[in-house]
Amino acid sequence: MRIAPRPSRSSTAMDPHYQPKSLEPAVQKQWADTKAFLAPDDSPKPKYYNVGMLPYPSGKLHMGHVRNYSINDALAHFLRMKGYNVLQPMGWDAFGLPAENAAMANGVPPAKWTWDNIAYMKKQLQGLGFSIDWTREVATCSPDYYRWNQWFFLRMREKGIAYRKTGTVNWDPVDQTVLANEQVIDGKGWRTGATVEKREIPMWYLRISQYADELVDALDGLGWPEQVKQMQRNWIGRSYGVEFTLPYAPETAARMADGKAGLKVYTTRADTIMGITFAAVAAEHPLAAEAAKSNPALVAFIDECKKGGVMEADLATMEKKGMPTGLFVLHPFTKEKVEAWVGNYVLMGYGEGAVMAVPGHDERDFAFAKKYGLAIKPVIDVDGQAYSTDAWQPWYEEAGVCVNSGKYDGLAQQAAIDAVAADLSAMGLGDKRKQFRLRDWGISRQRYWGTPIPMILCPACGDVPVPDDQLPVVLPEDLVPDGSGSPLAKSRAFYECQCPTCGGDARRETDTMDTFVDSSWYFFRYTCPDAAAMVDARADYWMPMDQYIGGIEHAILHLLYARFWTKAMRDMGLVKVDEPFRNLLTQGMVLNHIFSRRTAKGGIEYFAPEEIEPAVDAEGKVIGALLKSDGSEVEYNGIGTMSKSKRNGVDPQDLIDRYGADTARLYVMFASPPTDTILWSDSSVEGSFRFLKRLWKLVHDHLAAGGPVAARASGDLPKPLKDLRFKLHRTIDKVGDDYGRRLQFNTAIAAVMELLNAMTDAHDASPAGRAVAQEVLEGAVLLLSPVVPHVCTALWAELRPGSALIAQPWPEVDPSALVQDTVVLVLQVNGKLRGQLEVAAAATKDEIEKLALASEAAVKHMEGRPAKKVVVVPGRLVNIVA
RNA sequence: GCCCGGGUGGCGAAACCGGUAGACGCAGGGGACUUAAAAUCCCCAAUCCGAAAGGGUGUGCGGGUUCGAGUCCCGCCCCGGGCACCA
Repeated sequence: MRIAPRPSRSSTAMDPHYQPKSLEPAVQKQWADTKAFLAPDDSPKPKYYNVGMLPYPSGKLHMGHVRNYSINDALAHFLRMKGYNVLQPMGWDAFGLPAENAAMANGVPPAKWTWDNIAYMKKQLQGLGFSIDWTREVATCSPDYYRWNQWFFLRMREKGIAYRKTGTVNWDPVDQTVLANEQVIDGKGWRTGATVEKREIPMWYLRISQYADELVDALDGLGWPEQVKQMQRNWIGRSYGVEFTLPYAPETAARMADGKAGLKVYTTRADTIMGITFAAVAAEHPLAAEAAKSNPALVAFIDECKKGGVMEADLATMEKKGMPTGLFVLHPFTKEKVEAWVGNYVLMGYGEGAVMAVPGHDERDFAFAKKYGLAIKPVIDVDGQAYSTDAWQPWYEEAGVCVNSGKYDGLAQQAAIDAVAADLSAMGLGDKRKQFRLRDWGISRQRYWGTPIPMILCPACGDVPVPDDQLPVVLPEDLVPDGSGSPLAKSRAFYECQCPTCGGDARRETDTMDTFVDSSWYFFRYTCPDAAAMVDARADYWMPMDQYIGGIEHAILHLLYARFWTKAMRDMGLVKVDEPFRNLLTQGMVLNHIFSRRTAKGGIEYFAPEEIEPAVDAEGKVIGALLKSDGSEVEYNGIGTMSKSKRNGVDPQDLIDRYGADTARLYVMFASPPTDTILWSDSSVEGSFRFLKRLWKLVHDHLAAGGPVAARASGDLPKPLKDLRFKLHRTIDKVGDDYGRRLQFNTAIAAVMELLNAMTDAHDASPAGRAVAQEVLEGAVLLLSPVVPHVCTALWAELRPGSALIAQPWPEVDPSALVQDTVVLVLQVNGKLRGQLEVAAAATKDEIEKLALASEAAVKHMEGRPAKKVVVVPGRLVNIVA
């Protein structure tokens, strides 16, 4: 069947011009009519489950999406050609903050905004012609989906995986609302400009720490980039250290009414224990509160510590400040008094809110001690180097041998740690302990547009779960947030309810779930989108996912939460897999310039690059910027990820409208390897379009000169045709390797370009020449079809009338075409390129060495010196050292 | 600050396991075709010296290992991603 529209005046020829505007919709219609990409839930073929991270429906696709799903789609097509039953679904990460922000900006309820965006972006994805099974579409904001978030939350609560405790949030004192980290800029609220404060509120947590060991250990077996596995290992941060108590000094113990014997601390460097010179506690620590009772300056300092947000990056870079409390703990061994300080860098939520300080061997403690004139006591000797308290040296932190440490003197690190732990244990003060950096996952959000947490607070019965038969707790869709607190907490219709246990008046939980909950298991739901339960047996067929593709920015949080959730589902008997994602490809970010300025209120507003006239210095670096509309100055913030909030996304629609989907896809795939970060530029899109036009013309001219050639060339071919077939089959081999193993598409496309260049150079109108040309063109079309499926579908229909591209297998390499008589080696003298050497493919090292030494170039550049050494790398080069 | 990446011509990049640095393409220059333009096709093109042949230099910076380093090691600089409430 022909896809290309045929000009009416010609009866035999294909359209001489490449016309994507009419061609692409026709091909897409054919795919839709034949339900070409619906994946059956059983098949004699091996299954291949291929997913791109689901998009947030922000309004329009951006280039990052095009890149992401073009990679997925190329793999989907390739694996289909390789004989797999491929499932490629799509869905929407439809809850989240931007919908509430949009609602505040223009008064549209988040639900309408979200569903409109989904409809538009779905049309864009369909216009790009991705081979998606749309019958499995999932939107996380639909009650059919999020009811299972609620259902599973209740199961986790029953097993003690979900629990309640307090956590620290950013509080905007003007809007009286909790802010996301993104909404805190330089410690101030983005809309009010008010200084943000830390506030402790009760929240629901998921005990991911219970799975910490398995989450680290199972990384080894995953086909993930080493870099991502390393990030997760570091994030989970399993360490083997010592936990012990620094007992309160007698007068301090008398004042402390916390029922504890002292400060509990954890260290991986117990070998430095004799170097303790002070301790530090968080501002919220009971010890700080006790000390503050009689110390107004300390009260002021504690208040100051509460200023600012909760972001780790801010806490780690801010100036370390502290104040002595006048309260003391005892060194566990020497019984010396050690003063407790309040430190602004110690957080109550982490560990016990207290740390021991060894300024001699910890850089942060060292800086703190220098600042406040505290003692620095070196207790580790590293290779006899001289310690000086004048300035920090990196080796102070290295492992060495104990000195100034009494009975531990002379012990190496591990022996010292073992001895210290044994002694602490004997004294009943502590012991060795495995610890993780990973903290439990707080899922409560004081927001509207998310999954309601299915709990009811009854004055008589306490926390009561919503009974399963009353799920889902439906989120009302008609509310509009105003920026001051959660609309749910203000909606009586939502929160007024009866206690399921006693029937009395009760209040529904108004917090919603973190949207990472939604994205932690959607890939299970794709396999059985209409299941009456959370999942059914179809998940066992499709999972684990064979290939997951998404941005590197998800390397830790999303991927870790999804792994945890999967294990929790497994332990609940819902699924069989231990790990959800067998192979992972993390694509690089698509970056663009960012422009912003402060608003009158002290908040921040962003401008799209097209609204800006940048000022550029002599080297082309952006140094300033003006707003086009009124010429006012805006700030240049450098380059960063395309995002809705920073308004620097690029909508691919212009590109698609102008050149077609295939050109847009070819462009993003050809621009760089998928894992590279790219700075957006459309300056070479024209070249991708030109290549498709050229491909079209090559096929057209070939067919116009005598129609398709049915049979392969046979018998002895002249050298140029033999060489061309060699090139074709080497290209088939390379492209298959690039798609299947390397997941690198730019080099695959370049290889096909080279092949077509070679075909043009070797143009031969003889029957044998036309037969080889037919073979090359068919090969090129098959090789490119995963990337540009529309044009290849049309070209295939011309090259092989009556046959459909979609039914074609991946081309086979003809081994006989790859046989070569001679190879060309590079000739080096003293490592410098001095010539080339053509030798028989079967030549031995000795023969090659003789030929090399006898060659004119070698003789000339050896200048009469004898060869000291000859290095022969078979198939590559000869290097003569003279 | 901590963890993980990256830096190669005017630009995007290639070089996969230590073996010809710059494939392929963009932009550019020259030419063909055309009344002209567009489109298309052909040629040139890292850089410096040279008419050419040829030679020198060159993969962010400084050292090192090696017959040979873009690739490995040590020390820096700059850029990007993540840092637990953006998704």
